[in-house]
Amino acid sequence: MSSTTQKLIIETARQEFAERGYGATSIRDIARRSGMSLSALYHYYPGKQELLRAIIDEGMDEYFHSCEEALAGAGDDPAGQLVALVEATVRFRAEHPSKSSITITEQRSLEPEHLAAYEARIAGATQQWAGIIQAGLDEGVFTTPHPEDARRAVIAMCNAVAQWYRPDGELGVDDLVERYVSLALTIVEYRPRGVVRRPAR
Amino acid sequence: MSSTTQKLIIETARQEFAERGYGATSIRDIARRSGMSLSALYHYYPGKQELLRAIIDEGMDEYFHSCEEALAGAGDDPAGQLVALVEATVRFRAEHPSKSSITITEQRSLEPEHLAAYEARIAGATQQWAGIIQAGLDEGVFTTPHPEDARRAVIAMCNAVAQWYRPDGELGVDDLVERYVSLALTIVEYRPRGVVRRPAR
Amino acid sequence: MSSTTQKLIIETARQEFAERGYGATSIRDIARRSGMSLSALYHYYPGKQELLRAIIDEGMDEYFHSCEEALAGAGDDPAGQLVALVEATVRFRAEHPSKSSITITEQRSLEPEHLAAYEARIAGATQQWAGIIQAGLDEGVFTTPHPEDARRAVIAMCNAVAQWYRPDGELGVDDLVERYVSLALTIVEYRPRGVVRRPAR
Amino acid sequence: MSSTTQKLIIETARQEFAERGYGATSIRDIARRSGMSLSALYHYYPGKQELLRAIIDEGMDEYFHSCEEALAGAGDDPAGQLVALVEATVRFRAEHPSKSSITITEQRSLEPEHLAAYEARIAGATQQWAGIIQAGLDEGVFTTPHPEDARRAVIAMCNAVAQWYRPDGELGVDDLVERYVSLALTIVEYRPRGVVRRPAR
DNA sequence: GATGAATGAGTTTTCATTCAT
DNA sequence: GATGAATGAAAACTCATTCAT
Repeated sequence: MSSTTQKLIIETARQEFAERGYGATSIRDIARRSGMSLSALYHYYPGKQELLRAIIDEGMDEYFHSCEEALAGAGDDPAGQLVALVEATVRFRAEHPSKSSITITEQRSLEPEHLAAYEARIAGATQQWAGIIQAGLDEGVFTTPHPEDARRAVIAMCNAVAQWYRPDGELGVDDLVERYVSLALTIVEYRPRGVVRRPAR
Repeated sequence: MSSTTQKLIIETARQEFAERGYGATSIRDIARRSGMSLSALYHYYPGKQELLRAIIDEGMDEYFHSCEEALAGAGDDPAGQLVALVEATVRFRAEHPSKSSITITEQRSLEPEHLAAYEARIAGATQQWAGIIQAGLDEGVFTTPHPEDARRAVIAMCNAVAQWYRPDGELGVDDLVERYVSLALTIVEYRPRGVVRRPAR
Repeated sequence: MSSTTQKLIIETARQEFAERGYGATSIRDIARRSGMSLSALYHYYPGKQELLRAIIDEGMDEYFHSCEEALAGAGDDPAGQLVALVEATVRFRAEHPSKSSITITEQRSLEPEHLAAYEARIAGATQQWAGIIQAGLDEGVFTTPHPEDARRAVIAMCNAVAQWYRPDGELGVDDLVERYVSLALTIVEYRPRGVVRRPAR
Repeated sequence: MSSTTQKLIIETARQEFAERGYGATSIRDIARRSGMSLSALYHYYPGKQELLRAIIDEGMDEYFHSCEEALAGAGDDPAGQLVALVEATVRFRAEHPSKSSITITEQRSLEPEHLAAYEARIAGATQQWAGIIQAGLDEGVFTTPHPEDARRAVIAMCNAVAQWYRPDGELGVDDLVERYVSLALTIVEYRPRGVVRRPAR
């Protein structure tokens, strides 16, 4: 099983897709940049679309896996769960920008049948975020008047990390995560229990 | 000057680029969908790249123009200015999703010389947001400890509107704007002057 | 309307398809042999399959047209009608061997939707032959005990002409036709009216 | 010698060639449909052309063998010999339609050197039919005025069986043979000896 | 004896663009 | 001012075949 070659192909394709977009990337480019012949590439993957699907699937698997792991260690506390998701998301976006941007941007390039599976997973994740925020509202620890918009804002902000963050900059991932966690809690208007509440204005 | 035809071309190209991406759109598709011959299209635009440039330029002109207008009516107050920018941005993203998504997504498809101009304008806009937030901090009405991240969060959240908002849904644009203004102020941790502060926790 | 070019393409493609078969003919070969560029060919025909369809359609149009014409001049007499069809068929197979062999052989290369139309026309023609033979039986001028097999035999024998007849040989088309007419009447066991019958053996 | 595998390959290739034609069949299709690897297939056959040659050879061997056998049991009587050949041919076409159609249709796909052998065998068979018909003429039992065309007609009609006959239909092979024997005798205008002749009209 | 890997030339088709009219 | 014709390069993908193991 020459999984090394497969990984090389996937990796190269991911970079090309991320840089130029699926539509503008030629499979010849991928072969060339992988240092292999066109036919060799086709020996491992049956086509361009399959390559995209594999990349998106892998990207989603990894991302969702890290979300699950984070949640598993977070307990029942909505705030803790939100923090866990934000941390997992920001970390993933920062550490895997190509995986992230393709997953987010190239959905339109998926053929209908693959798109359906993709959308189902996204919908599941959306439900997860929404459920946590709702739980926080129910428990009174989140006080945002617009939970749906808050959710969208938190996700958009986390996802955007993939587009600007550079790991060789002055800001470390851990610090980045801390800031985004703080921002997310601000957005949902987190008011921890056991703290004296200020009266409503 | 048959500017009607030009507008039709631009409009069609914009939709195709938005739906499939620049790289995946063929100039024949655009001609076909415009109901005109390939040569006619070339009579009005010298090439595909020029079409993209025109679309992005127009999109940016319109967007920045509405930002300027909003700011012009906002006075010196940083909060008011931020509100103005958020309102202009959300409104534009909601009302012109194709213009928005192309401007945001297809920068990579611009050839280097055009890209430079694009990036300069974006940088200018970033400065504008940053300046306003900084002014708010200086005046003490914004209290976010992470102004740069707050700025990115606000912009990301506003931009994302282009991807999900549907004008025929139940939420009107005005309501949408109100919510996003509120969210933005939350993100920058707006504490209006003249209001009794709660003590720091 | 550059119908000259179109005709050249069709003619070339017909020869190639007839010589090598649809599957073994490359569209490059056709372009090369037509003395035009690959793209020029695609300017006139949208693809290989369409080329085949046009060729088969044209071949069938011409053949069926000549059958109709022959029948139109043949009156109500079944024997005369059969003679007319045999003459038209043999003449067409002899004079247009490429058109004939493609129409007969390359049905399998038609895509399902085109195939349906083809089969419908063939079925109609079969009905025509069958109807004439049945009429002859009803009138007592044809006495074959196996009309369906007789029909198949006559058609097969006529069609085969396309495969072996060479117009530059010693046998002229008119003589050829005469022989096949005679053979066909033998096959249906033609016994003209008004002639004293020999008693059954 | 794993002749089972060889037979499987040949059988599969025959079906594919018969369905799509040699030119349109890929050797990968054959391997896939045989349930074996490409390399395994190449282990048994050195190439596509060799496969075709083997199939055609086998088909001709079998067909000619059954012709020889039929003739061997037919004695010196030209009518009996013709009947024997028609029976052998119709039976073979009906029972082995793939073998038949490939042998008939795919001669053009044979490379020149193989083609020569093929044509020699065909020529031999033609001679055989012609010889029998001539003998019948010489003996006065066949009275067709066009022996060559009669021969072609009989062969064409028999060969065509491969294209339409379905063994699961209502007509059994034995009945089919009987009809075609009768038709063939009609075509050569068989007049058995010892029967009182009607006077020429 | 058998196979997965690899290849280079080939396939059909589409691309953005130019040009003669 | 407008268009059909034409093109060469490139697209995605498949071909029959070879070879190292």
